[in-house]
Amino acid sequence: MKEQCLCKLISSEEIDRIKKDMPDGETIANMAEFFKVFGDNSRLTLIYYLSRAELCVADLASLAGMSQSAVSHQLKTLRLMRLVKNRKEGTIVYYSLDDAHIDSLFKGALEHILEEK
Amino acid sequence: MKEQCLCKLISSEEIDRIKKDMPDGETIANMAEFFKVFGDNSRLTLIYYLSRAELCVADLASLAGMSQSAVSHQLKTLRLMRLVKNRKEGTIVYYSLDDAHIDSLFKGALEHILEEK
DNA sequence: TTAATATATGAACAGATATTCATATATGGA
DNA sequence: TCCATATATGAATATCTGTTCATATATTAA
Repeated sequence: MKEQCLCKLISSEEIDRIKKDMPDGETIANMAEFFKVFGDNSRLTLIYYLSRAELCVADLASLAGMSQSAVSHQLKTLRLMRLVKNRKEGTIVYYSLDDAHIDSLFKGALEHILEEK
Repeated sequence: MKEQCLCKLISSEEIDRIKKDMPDGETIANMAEFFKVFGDNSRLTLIYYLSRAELCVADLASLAGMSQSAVSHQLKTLRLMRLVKNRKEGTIVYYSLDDAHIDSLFKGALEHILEEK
């Protein structure tokens, strides 16, 4: 089937405007990456705990009910996304949120979900 | 290795409070599902276009550079998540956003990404 | 130095998911 | 009725991703 424009509701000028305003591919990809981080139960759980306190890896594992390895892998993801930062004290590494946006976005989504109930 | 609490920074009372405030599993899962929808380039692109206009499937495919089938599959996902609604006119099905939250969340994330540049 | 502990990491595996392909369904026109 | 068009959908496939397992690294204490 040939794809063709069927717009009967909007003008081609409007279509052009919409196309022009479309964020570029890199921006879309960055946004998707950003949301993807929150689209996982484990990471969301870790983010919740880190929104409440600075915590070490073992404590995060205990609180989230995850293995130390799984937590460490996910923290690496969060670090690469610059959503968490860490601080070393002896052999213990303390993690905390690196961005106020995260917390507010988390709360925003929570409100959204709770509203729907 | 045995997981054990290493908390030296916060009291066990504080830990208890944090645990108690933890959203339940279902809520976390719902939030993750919610974010997951936005964590994909194709869906994010479709959502962008729908944030600008009511559009039929063929136009969405053309604008997003996706096949009709891929668009239809993703629209089904978005419909199940109640993020879009549709309206039938003959054989043409027009889609539009079903929730103002989506648009604001999209814009919030966009601002977040642009700020970091 | 040796042992113990906390964390990080590479590889393998399992499960999830986005796309394609073929086809079904639905509607309107000839 | 028969055909063309717009959309939906099931199955198969390929890719991505989260966890586990084993092990490496780093730090501290004995």
